[in-house]
Amino acid sequence: MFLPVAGYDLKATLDGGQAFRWHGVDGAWEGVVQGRWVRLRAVPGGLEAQAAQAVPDWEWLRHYLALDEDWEAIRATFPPDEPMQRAVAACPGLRLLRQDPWECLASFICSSTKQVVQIQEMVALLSGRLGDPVAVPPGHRVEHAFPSPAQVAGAGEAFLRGCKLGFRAPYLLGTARQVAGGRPDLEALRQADLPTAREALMSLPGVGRKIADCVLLFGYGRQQAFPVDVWVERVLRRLYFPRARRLAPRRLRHFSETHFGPWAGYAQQYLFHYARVHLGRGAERWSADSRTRPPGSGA
DNA sequence: AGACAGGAGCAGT
DNA sequence: ACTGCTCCTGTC
Repeated sequence: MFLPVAGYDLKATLDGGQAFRWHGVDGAWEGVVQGRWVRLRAVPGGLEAQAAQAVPDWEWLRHYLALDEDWEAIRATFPPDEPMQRAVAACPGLRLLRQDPWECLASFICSSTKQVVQIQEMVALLSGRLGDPVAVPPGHRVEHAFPSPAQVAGAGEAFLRGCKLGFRAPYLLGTARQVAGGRPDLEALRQADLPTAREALMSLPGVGRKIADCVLLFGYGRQQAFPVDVWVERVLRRLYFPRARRLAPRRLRHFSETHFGPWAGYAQQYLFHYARVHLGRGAERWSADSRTRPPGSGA
């Protein structure tokens, strides 16, 4: 199936730390979306999608990939300052996915103090051992859907530790039990206002402000959510407050909530991606110094 | 070898 | 409200 879209960066979008079930195979990307195996490949003018079975309607995939969004209009709402424009220019094909809230919630509980590859491993183990098998092309290795809240809740803490969750195991187990029991009702949160939804998520074990905001942004499409992790904090400090010696978390949060406009969540993802690619841990030196700009800044 | 990685939760101030 | 410590585990 051909899906027309301009300038969609599959790697940055699928492998950039917002989703954890995609892997690159021979220049294509394979993953499982809502229990459906799919392979994506960039082709001139858009994307080529392949499923394991006949698909009468591809709307679920268009929705997941957010192909209906007017990217140029979104980009036009970003603040015209140099850091933001630089972050966009560094990776203009990056998009925000519309993921399942539960999968998103469970995945980001796993994410704390872990690197992307390790989160991918935990999610793969959880899926392979607890999720339902899904249809795959002939000869392809078996794949599994992401496990339901009930499936995770039915596993013991030791089992989850066996999936390499470590101290996150009791967090995920507790959250799965609550969600499986219907409180909070993750579907009902779609209708809730942002503070209410955030509060409900943060009431779950293993879910603080940062993970709640990730779920609100990646799972619920709430563009006012602006998750501040170590990377985003790093990029905000270095690009927007290079001279501030100390910067209160409260002030940083206020800035993030007011500076980036109606599509702040999108802006956050661009800054995050920029930080991960261009701001290594050792890059303490440059910032206000124009001679030591990061690569790709054109100076 | 020790520090650290896309944090949360807790106690102490 | 902020700081500092602990919680698994692999990696550099």
